[in-house]
Order: sequence, then C-alpha cells, then structure tokens
Amino acid sequence: MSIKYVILGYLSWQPMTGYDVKKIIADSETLPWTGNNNQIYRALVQLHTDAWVSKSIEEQDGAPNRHIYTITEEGIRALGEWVKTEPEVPQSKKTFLHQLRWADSLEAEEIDELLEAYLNTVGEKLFFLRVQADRKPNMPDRSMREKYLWEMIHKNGIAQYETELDWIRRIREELKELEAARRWTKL
Amino acid sequence: MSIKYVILGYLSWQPMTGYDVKKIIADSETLPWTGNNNQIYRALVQLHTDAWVSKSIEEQDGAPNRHIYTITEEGIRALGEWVKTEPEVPQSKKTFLHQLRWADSLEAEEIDELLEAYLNTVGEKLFFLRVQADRKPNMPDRSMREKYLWEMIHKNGIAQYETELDWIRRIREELKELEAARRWTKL
DNA sequence: TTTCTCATGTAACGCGTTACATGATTAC
DNA sequence: GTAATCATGTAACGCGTTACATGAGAAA
Repeated sequence: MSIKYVILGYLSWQPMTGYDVKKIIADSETLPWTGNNNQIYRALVQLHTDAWVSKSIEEQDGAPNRHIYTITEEGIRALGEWVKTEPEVPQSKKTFLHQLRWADSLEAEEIDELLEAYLNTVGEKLFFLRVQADRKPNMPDRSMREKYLWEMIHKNGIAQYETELDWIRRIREELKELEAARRWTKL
Repeated sequence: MSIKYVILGYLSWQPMTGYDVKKIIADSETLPWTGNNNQIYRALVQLHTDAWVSKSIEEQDGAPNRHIYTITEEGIRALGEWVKTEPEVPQSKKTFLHQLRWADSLEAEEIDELLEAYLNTVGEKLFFLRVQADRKPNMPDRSMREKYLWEMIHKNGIAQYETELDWIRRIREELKELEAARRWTKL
C-alpha cells in the first residue's frame, strides 16, 4: 500500500486534515491516484492505529470538525526507512499502445487520426503539467536541496511526455512515407 | 476492463488457449499485467459469454484438454471499435519518485546510492527490453505495416526507459555539484 | 438560486494479486 | 530425483474507483 507512505510523506511536511490530503492528491498531475475519500480516510485510520500519526480535533461551528493529523517520531522513522527501500522499476499503463497494436485493419488515414488524437491528449497533459509548475504551491521549501529534488521530480514527468510526443511525431511521419511508397508501387 | 481487449487482440491474431495467453502476458516486458490465471480465465469466460470468441476443445490424453479460443466476427467488430476509441493519457506509476520527494533527510551519499540503485534497476529493465527484441517471437507478421507498428511499440518502451536513465544521470551530477558547493561555502 | 468549497464518512463493486490445487510429461 | 512445462481452474484478499450521504457557508 504505497499511498499510505505518500500520505505519510505529505504529513511529514506539514500537519493536515484528510480533506487537505485529498486535495493535494486530486490536484496533482503526477500522483497516480484520484484522491477519493474512501481510500484516504481509510489510510489515515491505518496510519493512526500504526501510531505513525497523531490526531487532534479542532472544533468548528457550522462545519464538521477538522481532524488534524500530525506525523509522530515513529512515523518519521518509518518514512525514513521506506525512502531507503530498494527502488522499483517504473511501470506505465499506456492503453493506447494496445489499441495501436491491432490498428493494422484500419485505413492509413484512420491510423493517422488516431495518432493525432493521441498527440493532442498527451500535448494537453503536458500543457497542464507545465502550468502546474507556475501555479506553484504556497508551500515553503524546507531546504535548497529539497526544492531541487521537487523540481527534478516535476521535470521527470515533463520529460516522459516530451519523449512520448517525439515518438508520436516520428511514427506519423514514417507512416506517411510508408503510405506514399505503397501508393507509388501500386500505380 | 482493458485486459479483455488485450486478450481479444491476441486472439484476433491467432487462436489460442488460456495458457498461451497467460504466457504471452507473463513474458511480456511491456504489458502491465502479471499474467495470473484467475484474471485471464475469468476474462475468457466473459469474452465467450459476450460471443466475441468461440471455444473448441481439443482432447489430450495424460493432460488436461486444451480449450482453444477463436475470435468471432462479432469479436473482430468489437475489437475494431475499441481500437478507434479516444486515446487515454498514459500514466506511469513511479514509486521511486515518491520516495525521492522525502529523501532530503538523507545524507548526500545516501541519496546518491539510492539514485544509483534506481539507475541499475532501470538499466536492467532496459537491457531485458532490448533482449526481448532479439528473441523475436516466432509469430509471423501479417503485413509490413503491422510489423512496423509492433516495432514502434517496442521502441516506445525503450525510449521511455532511456529518458529515465538520462534523468537519473543528470540529477546525480547536479547533486554532486550542489554538494561540492555546500562543502566549499562551509570551509 | 444554484453551484462551489469545506469536511467528514460509508456502500458496493471491480480489477488485480498471491496462493492453492491437480496431474501428467519432459528436461536436467 | 527434482524441477520445469503444459493446462485447467478456485479462494481469499487488497487496492482503487464511483457513487452515495450530510450539512453549513460563500460565491456566482
């Protein structure tokens, strides 16, 4: 359950309510979760029973009380251990590639339209990723190095989508050439 | 349930048993599933009740009978429609990035070790991806264009991991510079 | 007046994984 | 003799999603 550590991480950065965590996850272009309540509140309950976070309640009138979660010493230790854990291979889920694999039954034009649609989808995502960097969260950086790490994490996402765009452009051009050659030999 | 279409795709390519499908998925470096029985056999039952595949049984003695699934006309139609479906944004799950985000509490050396471990993991994966291209499946290509598409799909994975390696190398170098600068100012 | 934000939570379900179960043949 | 391959399937569970439920205040 990796989201548990992701949440713990954000709590190591500043105390928050479940609602705050939800917003961070939902607004993030890079976190692979939707930010749904069910998962987050359940994870927070777990973190609390693990004693990795403590909970304090701030009463409000005319609104539900805010349950503020704060990371504990134990939680900091657990997070530190997790961070040093053997890295996993990144894995991407690109449904489009599986569509493309069986696209040979389509007309050349149809394939090109598909690729264009994919180009637009990826391009749009890239745009939002870049915009999010400008919006800059109002969260202070704890150190020079941490700021650098966060920037590089952001750039990682951008680089991936840029690579994808290059790949799409290349395949479109080459398919155009292939199609031209096919027509030539047919004449 | 995208795996349903993935399986349907492979069945469009040639009739197969569940076991064959399992092997393809398990051996693939790019398909994001493990190739576990439960999922595959269940999906095949669904495909069959959808009438997208037909089933014939080849009896064997001293071994379980082979249930051979063949795509139907309806299945071909369904696959064709799915292929033309609006492409989704690719999304990757990079647990390592979430580890790195909270790595600022570590010593410079420890971070570098982490990054080196990540480099090795990604490098190894890339190696296997390339090897798999040589191993080349004994499956005949149906057309020039399909062969090209499959090659490009393969290159897509390679490009992603290469981008990742570049990113790791860059961050390692820059962190080294940062650390050097920090030591310099401390003296 | 309707929609959005704040803030908590629950119900139902589907996708995906690990592990279990069987049993013959083939390879090392 | 042990392990892998062929070939089918089931049980249990966990992660993740959509949707539901409540209710106040603020903004459009």
